[in-house]
Amino acid sequence: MLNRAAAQRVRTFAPRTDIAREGEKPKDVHLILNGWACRYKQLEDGRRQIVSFFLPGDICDLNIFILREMDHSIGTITPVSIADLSREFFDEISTGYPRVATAFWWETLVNAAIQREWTMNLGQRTASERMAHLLCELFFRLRLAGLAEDNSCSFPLTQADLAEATGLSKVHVNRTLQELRANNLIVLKGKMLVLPDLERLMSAGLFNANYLHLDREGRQLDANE
Amino acid sequence: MLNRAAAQRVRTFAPRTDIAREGEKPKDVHLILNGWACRYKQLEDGRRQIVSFFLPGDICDLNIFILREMDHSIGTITPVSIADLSREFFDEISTGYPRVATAFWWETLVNAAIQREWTMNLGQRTASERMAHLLCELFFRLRLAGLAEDNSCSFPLTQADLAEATGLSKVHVNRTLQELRANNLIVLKGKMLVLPDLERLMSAGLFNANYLHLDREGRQLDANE
DNA sequence: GTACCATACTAACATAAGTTATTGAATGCG
DNA sequence: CGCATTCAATAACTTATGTTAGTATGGTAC
Repeated sequence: MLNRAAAQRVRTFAPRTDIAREGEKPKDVHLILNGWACRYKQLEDGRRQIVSFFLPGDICDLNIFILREMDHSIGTITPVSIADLSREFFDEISTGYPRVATAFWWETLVNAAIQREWTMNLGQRTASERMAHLLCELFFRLRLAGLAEDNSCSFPLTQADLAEATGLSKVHVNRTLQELRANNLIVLKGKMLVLPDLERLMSAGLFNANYLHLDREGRQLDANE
Repeated sequence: MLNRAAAQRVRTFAPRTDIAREGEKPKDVHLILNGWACRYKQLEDGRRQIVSFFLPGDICDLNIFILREMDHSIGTITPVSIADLSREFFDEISTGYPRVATAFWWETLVNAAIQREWTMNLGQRTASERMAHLLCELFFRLRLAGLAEDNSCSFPLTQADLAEATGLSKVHVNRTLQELRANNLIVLKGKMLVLPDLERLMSAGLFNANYLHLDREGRQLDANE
């Protein structure tokens, strides 16, 4: 499946550019092959909120073409390459391969669960809990994608990105990271994140991985499918 | 379709009770026939966040049974009656009626869009913007469901509910509502909400209805389908 | 009607987080 | 290599929102 996907149109984007913009008619489903991207929304006065991150292997909004226009934008963090999956390709795959269709639903439901957890994160957690939680989530997801070492991962987000994702100011993000550092919960330097004690970071962020549904009953695809 | 749904098992719940709980195995899809409910998440220390509201006609988490366990709870606000749609009923419907399947996708995508907007709401909007935005959203959705008059609707949420949905304290919710009242943006008394000037409330909340996708290209069901 | 409970409201005070501004350290570019 | 730009760090100060605690109001059960 993934091979066939890769055989579709592949495009690459520079860092800090838009893959799709709010207001556009959504045409394809995007599969992230490489790099980090994010979904964000913007208010008229410029306030910006990152509402989710895309890591390699993630699919943006299945069946999005059912909607008339995009209600958010998708932008890159690092250089990114994506495969565009057309509506036709997509329909064909999902009717022809029921297990693939199930896997698509799984992806959709997990994305929704992540979005709910973000709502919780912004609504209830304090700044440092919120930051710890976000770092845990990204680390777990990277690990699942095979992109993390034992206790570290590459980490291309700037403090400004973290501010837009957590709803905090840049200054407060800095303060919060200092605090996590002072407690030996993170080592973050030069696009590299080390988590010396994941357990403690998880409890600092009141992080419970259940919402990521890592068991993935419906996620039985292998690369040849 | 809706008739057949109603022919499934129907249950009623008292106000302020749980329909489903975090940790349970999700068995059915729930269709709200009557009343208001909400989805919420809770931290170990008791902090609670309402992550979405369900109004009559809403469906909770299509295909949720693909996941192994619930990552959130569903509770009632008012008395509620629901139809439980079994996995089998659901599969049968969606394979037999492609337009229904499309409508299901539409529902799923709009719910995701609403969840993203909530993330934006909590992350970027001030208390009064946030409150104004939430009131606009509920009013638009009620109107779509045929449950609003010209500029008013029944409104069973307490200030405590609003606090849990907006991530504000109860006291600040009260202050915020006073402010909206003082600006003649709302009249809220005894379970009834009046919006004397929807346009102004919308701009106070930086509300743009695009994320609700009211055009609903994929939402062509009528009651007989 | 009285008692009770949930909800709404108010006030005084505490604090987490935002703002503005400056500096220093990396990083990339011509 | 030097310059420019982005990013990170810090400081001083402001403000939005939270906390605690109490009073008022309104519905409803007996």
